[in-house]
Amino acid sequence: MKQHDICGPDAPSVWAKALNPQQLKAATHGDGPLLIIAGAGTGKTRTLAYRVAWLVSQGVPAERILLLTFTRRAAQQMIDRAMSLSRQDTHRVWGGTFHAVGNRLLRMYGKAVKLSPDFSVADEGDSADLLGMIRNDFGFAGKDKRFPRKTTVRAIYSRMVNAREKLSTVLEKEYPWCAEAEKGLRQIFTEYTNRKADRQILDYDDLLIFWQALLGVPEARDHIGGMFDHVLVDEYQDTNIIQAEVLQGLRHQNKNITVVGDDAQSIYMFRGATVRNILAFPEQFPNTTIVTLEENYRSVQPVLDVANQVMASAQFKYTKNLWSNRKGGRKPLLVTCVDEAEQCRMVCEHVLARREAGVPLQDQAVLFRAGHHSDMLEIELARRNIPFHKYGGLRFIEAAHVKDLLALLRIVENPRDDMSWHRVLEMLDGVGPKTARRVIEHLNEHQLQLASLDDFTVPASAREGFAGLVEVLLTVSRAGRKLGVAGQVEQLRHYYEPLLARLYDNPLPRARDLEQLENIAERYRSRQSFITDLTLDPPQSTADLAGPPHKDDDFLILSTMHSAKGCEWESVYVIHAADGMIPSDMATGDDEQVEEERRLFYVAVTRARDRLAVFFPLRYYTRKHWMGDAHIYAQLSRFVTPEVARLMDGRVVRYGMEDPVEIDIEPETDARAQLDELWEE
DNA sequence: TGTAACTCCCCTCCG
DNA sequence: GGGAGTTACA
Repeated sequence: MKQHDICGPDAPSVWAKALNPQQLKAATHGDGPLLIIAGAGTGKTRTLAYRVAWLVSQGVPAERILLLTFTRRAAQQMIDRAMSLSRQDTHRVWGGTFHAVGNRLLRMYGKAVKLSPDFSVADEGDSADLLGMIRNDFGFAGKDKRFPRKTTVRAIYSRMVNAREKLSTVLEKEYPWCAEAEKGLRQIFTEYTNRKADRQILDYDDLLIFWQALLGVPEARDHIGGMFDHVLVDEYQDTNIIQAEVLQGLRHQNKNITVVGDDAQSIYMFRGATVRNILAFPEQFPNTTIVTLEENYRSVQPVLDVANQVMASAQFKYTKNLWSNRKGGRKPLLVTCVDEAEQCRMVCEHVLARREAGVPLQDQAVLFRAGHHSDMLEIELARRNIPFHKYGGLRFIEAAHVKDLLALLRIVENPRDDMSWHRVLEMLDGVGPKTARRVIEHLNEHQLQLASLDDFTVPASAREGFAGLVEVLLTVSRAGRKLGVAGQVEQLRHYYEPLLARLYDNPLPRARDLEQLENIAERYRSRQSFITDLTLDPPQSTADLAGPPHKDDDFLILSTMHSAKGCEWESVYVIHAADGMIPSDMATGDDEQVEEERRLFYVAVTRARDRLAVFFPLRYYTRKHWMGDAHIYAQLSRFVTPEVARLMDGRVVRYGMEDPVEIDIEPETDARAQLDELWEE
């Protein structure tokens, strides 16, 4: 490739200043496969953004670059950054997740794999519902035999597909208690693929499988392979076998594949991701150039010492040890709390103290293992009027009322969608599965004409509700274009809101969610892209839902550790560092899972630039009514070994306790022993 | 026969 | 707090 100026005559020297030699080598690598092993905080996003900018400046048309990232947001950030670097329009770069790009390509070329361009995308809940319907139809639901529930059925299916394992293997390895159901599952899965094909539905896994299948069709492969000169993949350690094969399919006509990743940050094994992809990359792509980034620009050395020490006891060995040029810095804190309530108070006090010291709330984050781990903290923050935005955890579109409204919209979009019909009809008074089925059959016999429902007789108790439903569906589908997407949502919302009070117990906040949905719809011009985007790229946080932010808005970040991937903050507070929380007791089945939890903790720790505090509540109150009120003593997370703790300031600090509480723990408990070790210093 | 009311159990991470 | 399965009632 010929060397051009990048942005101005001094560009090369400017770049040499902006990037270290390894980063520069990666960013300006020419043709051929490139593997960038980039430890946490080593500037991989930066390197990738520079690489995009460099490619564009070399004359590669932006639309011939494909940038596959873990979230759509990550792709957007990189593209924006590349744009400001190259001063050229990089917005035509194809960017997004594997799923989103698959969706886009399949809408364009899906015909080659017998897919209509207006297929719909089913999220996890939708596909579980469909599997559940089939499960009922086959009579596996009740009575004598215990059959796995629909969410389990879906999990088994997804595991099979993503890890490309046989049903018998998956059952044996992951779901031994479902072994008896093997025959039934096989029947269900066959029917599931049939029904999806009938209704032109793709689930998340299908987006990858059909993309891969598409690349198996020679003409399609030539065409799609020929669309891109360069393919760049971020977070490659979190891709699965199918994604790796898609990549090989894309390689077809050129060798310009760049992947970036860190084997020590692989945290999506549960979803079928495999580190083998990154380890085997040089074999799969011969003549790979490997660049390793080890210098951490993010964190102060004491934070990295803790991170390195956490990984030192990993069973699996990693290639890198991170080091930092950032001098000084404080030892991370290990804060022991008597209980969760105290943990909440302490986090608040720390956060406020940092803000007093000039660190905005947005540069501070509280990280936890599971979405609900922040429930109590959220209440405490609200009580103190500390604004926050939460990432990860239960998502907006998974809420029942949001699904209801979307089901209404889906029916208008696609009257064949019998799952949505079921959902919608069964929320009417006096309508159950039987009546719903009759309605759907009637529709199918009348060429899916909504108007044919006008003279359909339903049980007397349901007559009024049914008439109202048919009316609004007809209105919206007839006036669709004129109304716009938001207008359609508005109409359906007015119809649906009165039902909220009967269906659910806290209708008011739910009604507000529906208004949010309408706000989001404002941004869309087509109903289909609105529905698809909502499933492929759902709002990531409460912030995404609010209107445009005020200029002086400042808010604390709450995030699951998974959603924190790729982010960094001045101060990071890791809460619930107790065994059973991190590692999650759902993931202590085998060593592989525990090791993934360790990497997750490592990811959390390495998000911190200057300050890190790890909180550990000594006891938890169980709210399980059948056990009565009880509390159980926790043990410090197994990842905070004595060696790790020695690298931290393990003081027990208490703030603002109205009634100082004695830690009343029997001396012989493990928690107590752990505590003594911490106090030893 | 179909729907409403009741009981029991379980609760992870994400596109 | 919600979903799945069971029982009670129209």
